[in-house]
Amino acid sequence: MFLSQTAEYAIRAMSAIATLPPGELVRASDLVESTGIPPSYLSKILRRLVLAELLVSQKGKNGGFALSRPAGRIRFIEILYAVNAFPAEGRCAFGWGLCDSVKPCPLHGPWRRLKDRVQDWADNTTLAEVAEAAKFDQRVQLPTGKASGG
Amino acid sequence: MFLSQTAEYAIRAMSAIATLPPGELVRASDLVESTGIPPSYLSKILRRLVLAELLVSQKGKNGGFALSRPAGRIRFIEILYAVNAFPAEGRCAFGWGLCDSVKPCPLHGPWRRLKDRVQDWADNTTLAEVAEAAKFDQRVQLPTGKASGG
DNA sequence: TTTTCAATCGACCCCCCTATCTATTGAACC
DNA sequence: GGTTCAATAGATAGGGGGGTCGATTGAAAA
Repeated sequence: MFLSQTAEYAIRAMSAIATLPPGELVRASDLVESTGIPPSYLSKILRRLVLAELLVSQKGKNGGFALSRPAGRIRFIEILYAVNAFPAEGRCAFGWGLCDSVKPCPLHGPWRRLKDRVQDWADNTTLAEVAEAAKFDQRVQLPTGKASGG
Repeated sequence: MFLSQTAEYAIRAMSAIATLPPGELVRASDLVESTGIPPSYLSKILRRLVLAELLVSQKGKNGGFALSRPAGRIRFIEILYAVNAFPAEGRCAFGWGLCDSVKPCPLHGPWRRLKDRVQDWADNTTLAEVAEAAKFDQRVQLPTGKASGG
């Protein structure tokens, strides 16, 4: 696997929220059903997403979570950073001996290409695409409470 | 991080071996120095690489490890498979509800693109590139014992 | 055949990510 | 104000990848 379990969870949770009408609050317990993420762990992940200002939260009755901005303006890279799932700049992950731009290690090139590809993907993928796919594809279970009502 | 620690170690170890003259055996203890991988754990990883037939090993005095074939014919994807670091076919890693080609989950598209990119990278990167970089860049410590003895 | 060296093998430990549980805070509704 | 609901916070338990150890096998050299 490329991404950690937590990173996958974060993407899944954000995606589930993105399929809702903008601004609508969704409870963590509803997200549990639609995402299959362990309840208590989901809370922690949501917290991190709130701290990263990707989500806003509302306590108390009728509270819940919502995107902090339109889905099209939330890129996957931001989600990955929020859960610390993207390598910091300047570090060659293959870390073979000393390695900087002056004295690159023999694995610097391959690593660089991999990182660039993943980053490009994460930079250019937004939650809007997910929301679109879900809309287009209403076979998916949506956590809107009474989805079939209409 | 995209790749597990073990996957990184495997790539590093293979790369270190690839910088040696073809056919030359290198001891695990030498690889420890050049790669910085914990000794006892390196043995385990080398074992897996032997089982995957990416390396050949020789027991006893003057024994060691060597590539099973030319560096240019060992792709990174094979290394990743050897240490079980690449997702099996057919599984949507984001695993959001049911997901197959007929009923793709909303994250199927993004996931597919990511996987394709990583796979393309791993398919088209071989140890030859690493060996070239190391040759071109002799500032790197090579585990050849007496590298300076020319 | 003995010694030496180095890979192999099995068993085990440990840490951190993952996951859970139990309060507590705080907002809405009555 | 009191009740209810839901996010927040901290403390704590699993589990698996990462890491270690000791004994064994087997090949080369003496």
